[in-house]
Amino acid sequence: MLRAAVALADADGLEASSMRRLAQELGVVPMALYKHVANRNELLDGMVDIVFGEIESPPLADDWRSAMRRRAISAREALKRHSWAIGLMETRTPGPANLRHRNAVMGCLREAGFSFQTAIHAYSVQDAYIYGFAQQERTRYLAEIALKLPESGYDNAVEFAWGLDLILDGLDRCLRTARP
Amino acid sequence: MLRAAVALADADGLEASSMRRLAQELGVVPMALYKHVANRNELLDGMVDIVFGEIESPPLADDWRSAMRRRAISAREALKRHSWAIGLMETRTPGPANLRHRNAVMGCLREAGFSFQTAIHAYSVQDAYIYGFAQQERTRYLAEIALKLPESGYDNAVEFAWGLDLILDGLDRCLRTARP
DNA sequence: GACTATAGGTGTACGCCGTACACTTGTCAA
DNA sequence: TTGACAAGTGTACGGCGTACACCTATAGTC
Repeated sequence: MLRAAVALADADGLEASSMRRLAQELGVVPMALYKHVANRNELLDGMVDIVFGEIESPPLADDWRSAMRRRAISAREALKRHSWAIGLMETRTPGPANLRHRNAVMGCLREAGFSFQTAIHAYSVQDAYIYGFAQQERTRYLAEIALKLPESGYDNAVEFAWGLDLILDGLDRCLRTARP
Repeated sequence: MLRAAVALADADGLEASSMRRLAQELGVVPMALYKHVANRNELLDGMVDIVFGEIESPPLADDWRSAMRRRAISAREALKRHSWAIGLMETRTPGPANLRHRNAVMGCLREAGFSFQTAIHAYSVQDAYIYGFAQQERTRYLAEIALKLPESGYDNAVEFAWGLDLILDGLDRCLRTARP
């Protein structure tokens, strides 16, 4: 059922995946859904957690920088596949996949030598960038900025990596110099 | 009318500022609103542009780094005042204040010596961070991360500035070394 | 002063939405 | 055979955006 909801939202947008529409898609009456989910909010929670499950979690033992890089890129890709989730990832009450992911990231950063406080900062700045970028990407096509860029080889993945590396460089420097 | 809509959304959230509720607030019948606005989307566009108007635009002649810093901080504050706008700033079709702001930022960056391409990158990474951070901030209170931090002097403004300066440092370095 | 165009407000109605509540049905354990 | 229980059904309510036809007061022209 969550799978169906995600597929529907992928195909026709979030507002199309209404309880009624989803029920119809499943060949069932709307109220039947409420036997599996308390309400629409809980449905959204479940859908968002599916997306979280698609993001690659950083392994503990790995070199932190490339682990973080892979995680960020996989997050962007997941959000590109499910762009309806972009506004929701940080708003919904976190599900199991979300918590597992958070633990993995924090673990990886602590392991790498970041202090608890700095790891929080590092996590925060990365996620802010990832989610903010995904949000931008959804709309960039109509901004006049984009109009002159495609022919000059503009690529969202490259743009994303540019900012990501800038941030990771900063974090790396901050780790080496033990900046607070 | 836009003013009233913004006030209503500030007070009771975006979903509370429905056409019907807004009309009621203005002592008028719902359909009366449609004499001033084509539909709800256009209303949202107007509301978002009001928020854009509250963000400090960087002056052309100023030192770019502090100008960008002030702009970012004022943007975060505007989004804190109008947190309903967070998901919308980049999704709506841009209004006059939005365009004016964009021009000011690009002008300031070009003036500072960034190439066109790099200015795009710089703009993109900053905005992604600003909007992404604002989005996080809306929810951070329920994340378990926050639970242990308030007593240890945690402050969202400080957190924001930490990441912002990390990014600005990166941009500054990139400007000095003429990195592509 | 009479006439009319127009901006703004009104009332009704339609089809969506989420969901409360009471009901049926199919399955399986005791 | 019985009874509990998970899953599906049907009806109904209040809220939403908004299409469409109507009214009314003001302002400009002759």
